[in-house]
Amino acid sequence: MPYQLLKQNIQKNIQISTNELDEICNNFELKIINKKEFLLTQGSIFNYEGFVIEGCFRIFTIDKNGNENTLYFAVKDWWLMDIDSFMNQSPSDLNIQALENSKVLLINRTNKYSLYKLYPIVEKLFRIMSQKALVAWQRRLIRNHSQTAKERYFYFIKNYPNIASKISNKQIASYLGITHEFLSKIKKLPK
Amino acid sequence: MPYQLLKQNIQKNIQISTNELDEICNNFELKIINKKEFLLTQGSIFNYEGFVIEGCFRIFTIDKNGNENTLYFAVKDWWLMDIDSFMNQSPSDLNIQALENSKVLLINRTNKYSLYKLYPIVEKLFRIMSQKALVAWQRRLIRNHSQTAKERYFYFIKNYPNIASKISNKQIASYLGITHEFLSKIKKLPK
DNA sequence: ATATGAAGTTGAACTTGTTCAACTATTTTG
DNA sequence: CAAAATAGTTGAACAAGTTCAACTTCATAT
Repeated sequence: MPYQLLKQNIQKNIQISTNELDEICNNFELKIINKKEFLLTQGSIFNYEGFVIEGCFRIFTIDKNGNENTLYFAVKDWWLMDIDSFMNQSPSDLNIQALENSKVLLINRTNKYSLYKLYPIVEKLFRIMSQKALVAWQRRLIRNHSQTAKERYFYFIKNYPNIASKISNKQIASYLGITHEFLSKIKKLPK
Repeated sequence: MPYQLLKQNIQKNIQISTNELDEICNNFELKIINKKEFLLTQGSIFNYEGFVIEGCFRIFTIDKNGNENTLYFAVKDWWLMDIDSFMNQSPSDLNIQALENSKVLLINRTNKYSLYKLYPIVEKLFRIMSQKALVAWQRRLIRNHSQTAKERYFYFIKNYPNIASKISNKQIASYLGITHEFLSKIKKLPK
């Protein structure tokens, strides 16, 4: 029953009747993305929003110097979105790639907007989700400014052990904003 | 007419009847905050959300080493919030200080939540505002990772000239995540 | 099972940014 | 207006993080 996790996730944010919850979830469909496959590549429009059921995704951009910059990782119980592309129908700056064979529940743009119309509580849900995410991004930026790379690394593996265990050091480095060589050196230092 | 700017700001995000717009704006009241005064200090709960009409605010935290870290500046037409404190009634990590004599429209928590109940469109409004802010924070983090301090400095003064002109270099430095001494050196280098 | 490629390690030289201290310029306050 | 506080500048020594290159280890595909 792949919808169970999605339902729980929604209920963490809002109070909602079982009926409405079912109606909402019916708009999502299961998609399997195999390891290394892309759900989205930079330059195209992402007309979906996703909720990860299983596996792991990396959301990253490639800048003009060809450097990869990881925004975040999404494992079970995380959402996958490109708000800018979805909202404004603009070509995405992001790549979303599966790091393992993964399962994701996707909702397309048309259905999402009809949910907003039919169920005002969906506005509340995404209002709350976005505000929580915003707080997390603000905190991450502060950590980037106030902590050294070493501190950020240990913060990451301590707070996201289930993510850290799935991904390579190279990818952790690109999330932390440092080179993988330097991460390698950090790990050798006395803690 | 201090509500004019707020109304325009709201209308940039949603379509709304003049009636509803008036009803919503009536929940805000004008407050004057003089230069150097705090609208919020770290440790207390911020039971308001604000919209700046005039002047300039700095939103910052002080970390355990005593270093100031500026999240952002808010001038005319910007919002002032501490989502975490407001949502969860938790002591704030943030300070909000006026850098000039300023005017701000404030809505208190009770009124805000009754607006959410009475006018579902307010959920939409803040959903959209939060999502736009989220995109901006993601982009800022990417810039922090992919650009040097010098590039970030010139990005800032180019993209926020109206803010840059109001604030000291010390404060710009704390926004960029560098020391003010280094900013001073950056400005001397050939562009 | 082996070859290929990607991920991880290490070192040396380098660049970016910090720290501290001394000084100058600008604001603020009485 | 004068005094005091705050903001900005500069230099020298230092620390944090990068680059490049060579090497090792691990994973993947055939």
